[in-house]
Amino acid sequence: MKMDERKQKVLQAIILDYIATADPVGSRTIAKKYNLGVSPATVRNEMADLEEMGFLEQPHTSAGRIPSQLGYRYYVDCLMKKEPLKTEMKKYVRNNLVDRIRETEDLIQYTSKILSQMTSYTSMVLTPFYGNNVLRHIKLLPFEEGKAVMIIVLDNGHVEHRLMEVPEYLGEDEFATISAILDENLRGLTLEQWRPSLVQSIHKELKHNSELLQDLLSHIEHSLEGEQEQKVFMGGALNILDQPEFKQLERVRPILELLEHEEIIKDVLVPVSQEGVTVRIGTENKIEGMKDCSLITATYRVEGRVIGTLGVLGPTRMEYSRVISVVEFLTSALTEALKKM
Amino acid sequence: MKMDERKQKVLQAIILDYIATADPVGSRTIAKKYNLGVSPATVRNEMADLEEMGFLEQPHTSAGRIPSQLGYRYYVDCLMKKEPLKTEMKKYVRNNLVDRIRETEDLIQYTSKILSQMTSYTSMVLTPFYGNNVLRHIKLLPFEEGKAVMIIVLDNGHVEHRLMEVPEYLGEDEFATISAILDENLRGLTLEQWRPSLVQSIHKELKHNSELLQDLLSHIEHSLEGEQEQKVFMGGALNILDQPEFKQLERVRPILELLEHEEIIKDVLVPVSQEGVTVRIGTENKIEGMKDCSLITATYRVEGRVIGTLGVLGPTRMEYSRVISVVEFLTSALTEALKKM
DNA sequence: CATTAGCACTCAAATAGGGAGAGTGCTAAC
DNA sequence: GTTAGCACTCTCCCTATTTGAGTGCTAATG
Repeated sequence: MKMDERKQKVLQAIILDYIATADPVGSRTIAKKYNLGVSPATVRNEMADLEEMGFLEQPHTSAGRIPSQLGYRYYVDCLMKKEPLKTEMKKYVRNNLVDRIRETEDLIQYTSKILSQMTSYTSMVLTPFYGNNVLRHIKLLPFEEGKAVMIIVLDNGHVEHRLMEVPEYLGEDEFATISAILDENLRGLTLEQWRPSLVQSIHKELKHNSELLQDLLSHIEHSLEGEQEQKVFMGGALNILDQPEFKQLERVRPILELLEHEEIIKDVLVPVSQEGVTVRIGTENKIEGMKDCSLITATYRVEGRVIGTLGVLGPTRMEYSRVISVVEFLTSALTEALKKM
Repeated sequence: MKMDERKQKVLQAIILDYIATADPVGSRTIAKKYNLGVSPATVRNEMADLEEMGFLEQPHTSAGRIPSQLGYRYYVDCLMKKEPLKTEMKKYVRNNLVDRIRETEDLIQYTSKILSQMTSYTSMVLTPFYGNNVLRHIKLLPFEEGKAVMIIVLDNGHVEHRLMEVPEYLGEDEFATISAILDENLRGLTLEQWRPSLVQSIHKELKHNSELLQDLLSHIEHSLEGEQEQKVFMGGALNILDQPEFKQLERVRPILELLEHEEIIKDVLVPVSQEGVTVRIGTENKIEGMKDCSLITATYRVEGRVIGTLGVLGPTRMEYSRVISVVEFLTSALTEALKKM
């Protein structure tokens, strides 16, 4: 069986109608509403063909057709037209997101909020992951008997502090010395640029405090490795409840349960190699609980490097074209906002 | 009408049965299961009385009785026996919560998790609020042209850092000077102990950088005020879905919606003056959406001062006695754990 | 030969009609 | 004061029955 132009039109009409109404679509509706210039009977024949080809399915005889997963895939890949975003929308986002927010976490959280508001689906945004960092500053400050604060400043502006135990006999001078030596030796280097010889020479300089040094170095390593964990911010988790296909509790529950597990969501959002927007429909998501959902994700960048992901989760009967535009736009807005930070 | 002993027994039996089964309780059940030594007919008379007194209600004629809000209140205040916690339970909590966790936020999060697991309801725990803090250290570190990191260490061990803009002409020496002057003048003081004269003398010493100083001081103030915002950690939000009274979507939805709004939850948890455990039943919660829920809260302390709250949210048909024991115990466990930090 | 009108057929969802069962309130007897 | 007995009331559940949307097939049509 071959896909001709009329079949495409019929398929598109069915998908659009089903996306809009969530009701199985009949031949009559298609013929009338999407004026293809043919009779319902003809449409019926086409529909039978499309079903045979795997693009449509019937919930039961005597119901209309609904798109299959393959049908949505074909739609997204071949039929869908991009829907341009309203300029006032863009302006609104730019004003609020790009220009006003200074803290990274707030920015991510706000992005997630806007994303769910604009799409009416559930949004999820991963905080930036700065791997492969360059150390800019390292400082050890005495805190109290036996304790010190270590401050680590990375090149990307990320600052971390750690409260740590230190030998009690250390005085202010030693703190300064240790800070200075570490700072001098390690500043400006990524983890890969550390060499055993370098570490050894530090050890030699600070031989009296090798245990503390060990501790300090491992903390620094940890920070440089970017193991500052990524968080997920979610918005509109309850928007799924508005979807008619999830009006029974048993159907929503697994999804809400999923959304409660940050680890799983993080895993799902982990950046794929692919550029641009990724659409995963139904079982294309590896997660069992997402088999009736579609996930549209995109990655955002800083200085050309992919450092995070944002995504929208909705039913497979999702408004793909609209959501894709929003996701695309918010990705660029977020990238832009991060550039300014 | 007077409450005699038999009425109490009947009321208690009805409440216990309803809590256990979620089904309206009939006279027959009471007479048989809770052997009061009287016939169903007698129980029926007592039930009619209790209904007249406002402790019971009937969903419709020919259904059994269910406790009214007033009924629960009477039960909690007068009838309920405390249920002792299993010692193995206590041991488990102590081992995991009190002795193993070092970071405050992790501790709170874990508390919330345990709380929901132990109760099978939704738990919410507010992070500690340390008002009235003493400054221990203040340090300004150069970061890059025009930027510096300010480190603020409070007496309670809380460390904060802030990236801030500074005049570009400042050199390392000036940073050290500013740090030293601030540190010297403000160390060991609470916000209340700042005096205008003190601030003025600082201004005099640093007259060339009064704008920067203004900025710094306001940040420090902010930290001392303890305006590091309190967070809420929640556990088992979806546990309500297990409750038969919430098996229809329309009934759960407002509650889930509520739980999504952290501000509202924070507000609900704000410590009440009252010591010990607080039980708010149905509309005793001010929040509209909680009219079919009960909230059991308690406050935890550090050094005698109330600094946070933890709570359990469930249907009004909640297992009050069990939950109260758990809440009491976890409050003390949390207080103990915080003492060790 | 593609298209279409016509028609019998199918199936889900809505509607209506009974019981069955649980529980009550009242009355009269104990 | 307590209880047995009984009529009465509702909800819940089961089972037709109907309705209507939509199909697939066939035969007629341009």
